[in-house]
Amino acid sequence: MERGLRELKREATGEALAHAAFELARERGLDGFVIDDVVQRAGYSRRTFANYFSCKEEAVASVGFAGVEDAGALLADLPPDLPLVDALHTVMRQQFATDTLVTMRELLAMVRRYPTLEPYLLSVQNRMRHAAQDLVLSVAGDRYPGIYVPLLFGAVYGAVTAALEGLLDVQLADDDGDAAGRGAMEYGSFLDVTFEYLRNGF
Amino acid sequence: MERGLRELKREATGEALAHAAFELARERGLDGFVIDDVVQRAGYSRRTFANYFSCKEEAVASVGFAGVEDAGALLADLPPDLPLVDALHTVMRQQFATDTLVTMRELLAMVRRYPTLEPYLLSVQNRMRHAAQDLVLSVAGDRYPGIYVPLLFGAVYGAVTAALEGLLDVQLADDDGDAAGRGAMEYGSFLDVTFEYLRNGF
DNA sequence: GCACCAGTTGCCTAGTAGGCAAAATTGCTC
DNA sequence: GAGCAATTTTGCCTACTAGGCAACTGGTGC
Repeated sequence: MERGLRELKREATGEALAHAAFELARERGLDGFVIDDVVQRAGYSRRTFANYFSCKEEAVASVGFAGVEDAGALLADLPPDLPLVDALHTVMRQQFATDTLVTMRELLAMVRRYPTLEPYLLSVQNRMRHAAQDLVLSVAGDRYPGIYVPLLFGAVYGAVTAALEGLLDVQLADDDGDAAGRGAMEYGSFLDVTFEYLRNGF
Repeated sequence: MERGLRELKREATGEALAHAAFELARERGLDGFVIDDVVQRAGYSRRTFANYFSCKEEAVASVGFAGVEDAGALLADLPPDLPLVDALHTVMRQQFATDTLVTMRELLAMVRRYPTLEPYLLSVQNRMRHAAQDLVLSVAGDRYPGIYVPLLFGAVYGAVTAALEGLLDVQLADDDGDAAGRGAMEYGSFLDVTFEYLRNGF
């Protein structure tokens, strides 16, 4: 997949910048820092930042892009005759146990406070959907009718997004009860309900 | 719904600016104009533009927000015992016959050429989903289990988006055959396929 | 008519986007 | 390991943008 040290390093640069931006956003809020602060923390020049991201919002949101390769590995381990919906359900159940979800939850909460972040987070989610979809298409695209896989991924993406939003609403409503713990418990069942509808129809 | 002339005028201002931005983007491409050009064409000051939109991309994408009130009216005319999935199918079928869809198609095509537009178009689509969803929730929210309506709207939104993307890919692939005419015909059947999966499960 | 309030505008400044070319870094080949 | 080519990083520069503030304008309700 990678072509060499150079690509790895390029990737690392982007991640370092994104990570610095995300941390600053957590510490000071999205309006509490400027790009100069980000590059200073990450140890790069402002001009380099511009080579990777068009604004700080894009950098912050980009940390939400994660877990696609892991998902691919998980998917490959499943029996090949398992229906795709069920395979996705299984994979997402496992993925939701990682801190990929924690980061995403944090980003979703951040979007509430800073709406300018929303477009960029949506873009990240959309790119993840495409990446996951392409992964499946490249491995087993010929096993399904042409439009099936995109439709499924679209529906899963939309429904799961809606479920997460709804859950976040609930969590933010009872503010600062031990929301994280309770939420972690409920993610699984929300996911199950979501996939039940997707599997059996609305 | 409106409170008076002032609100109407405010709305008109935003639409005038958005319309001017959209036209300029069509004529010169997204990188062929600046905010000053927009406000000059619309007859407002640059400062006023900033009160409505944070950048030209946001203004251009905002013209894609349309048809929600019409959808609400259509929805109200349907028999109240029609299952919600089928009601949505019917409404979207009718909506897809309007030029709301033409504008959206144009915006989607524009996104391919100018990726910086993507986040803002996604944001618009997301807001439309919420608006439609809230509309249904306010009218008939108590007729469905708590998470059902958001999940359905999420799934519909995601699947329809994926279908449109796929269709646009096809249309752009056979570039400039009479894609518009053929596409218009196929939108309906793509929608039917999409809703068949949503209705009966994947 | 009068007080009020939302929308519009100009002014202003810190912040941003992105072209260009020089410098540094790495991958590849011998 | 030494040199060449490709790519990345960087500084410099300039047009452009975001958004606070204060003044002004025009609907709105009494």
